[in-house]
Amino acid sequence: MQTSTICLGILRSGPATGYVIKSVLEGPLNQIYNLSFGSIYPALSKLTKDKHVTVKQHAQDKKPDKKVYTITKKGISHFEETLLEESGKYVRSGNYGDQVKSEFAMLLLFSKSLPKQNIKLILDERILYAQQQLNLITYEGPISKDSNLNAIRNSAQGQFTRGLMSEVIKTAINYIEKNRKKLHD
Amino acid sequence: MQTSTICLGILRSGPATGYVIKSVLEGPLNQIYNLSFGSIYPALSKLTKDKHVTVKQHAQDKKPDKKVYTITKKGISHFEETLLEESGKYVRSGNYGDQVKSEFAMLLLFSKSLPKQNIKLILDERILYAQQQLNLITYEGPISKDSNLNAIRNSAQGQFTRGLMSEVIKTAINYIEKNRKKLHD
DNA sequence: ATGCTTATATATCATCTTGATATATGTCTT
DNA sequence: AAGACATATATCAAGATGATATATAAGCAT
Repeated sequence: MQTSTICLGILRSGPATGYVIKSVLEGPLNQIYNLSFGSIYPALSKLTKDKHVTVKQHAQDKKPDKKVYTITKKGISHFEETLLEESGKYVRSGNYGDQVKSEFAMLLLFSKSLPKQNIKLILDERILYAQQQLNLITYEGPISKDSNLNAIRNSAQGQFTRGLMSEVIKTAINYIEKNRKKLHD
Repeated sequence: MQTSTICLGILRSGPATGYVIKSVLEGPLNQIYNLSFGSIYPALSKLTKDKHVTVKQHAQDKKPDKKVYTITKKGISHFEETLLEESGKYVRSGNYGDQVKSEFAMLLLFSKSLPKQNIKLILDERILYAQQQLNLITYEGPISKDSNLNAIRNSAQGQFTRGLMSEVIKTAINYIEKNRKKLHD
């Protein structure tokens, strides 16, 4: 999915800065997608040039200019058309699609070359990490700072997606706990 | 994980061409990692230059030269050191880590902008696709053509990793089937 | 008080990766 | 006999990452 499409999708929930767009992809929506500033900022510039968004610069006394982007009608149309046109190809990609890069799974695949004690530690760490991610995704408490984050997290779509991710992570934790002996005993 | 590390890991199961390395990342080991030729071939060149692998060119009558790469002792040492040194960072990345790019999950997140009929079709297609992937991963029948593929698929590590991936996919299919009405009813 | 870390905010860039394309031949299917 | 698919390497424009730079405020520990 193009970075510009993702920016438009997030801006549909309300105006935001590049920094906020990055934040939305972290927190409760972690485990779905991530983008670096090096791709977000150029995408927002291009969207502005194409009139899919407008930008208001808030010159903040001594702080760097805050650029708040708002999606335009043209941007909304473009977003909806793109999403519909390309939906077929997104079905065959992603978390268990073509573009998977699970460094952790590769590490396990190659773990014959690792001392057994290290394998134990790695699996312990992974379970801890997965539990932290689970907490982050399933967190339902208040988020004060940003309205985009709230809107996306609490929407039916946000709930569905977060539920899917948390079930997947729970399955992985259980699987590792039940089968880990095959790797280090 | 660096492409060169992955190539070394696969070459530990036996000599292979660049084409075979790509094949290993497909088939029963799908859903773990994927690489393009544009990163495999340069990685193999660099590994040759650094004496981590040796290459034998099989000039095949009129077919393009087949370059069979074999890992060296230096390559094995380097591989084992790298894997151990960087194992900590691989725990926090991958399939449900920092580098996730689930275009499918993003599509669902934005699916409010899609006609309901399309959402139904997308979910149907996704379930079909996931079942195909499941068949590919869990396939236990004979693979004649290549020994690397067999070795990796049938190793304890291969079994563990494939089992993890198939449980995750099964969970996702069940979740979608049970909760899909929230997205299109 | 002073220093440390974290959060807010934008921008740039070397290096790496992808996805497409080109080239060439053998084999299998219709 | 034609077309599709598998084997095999190579290149490259376009895009993404991860690091780094810049700047300030707020919180907190010593």
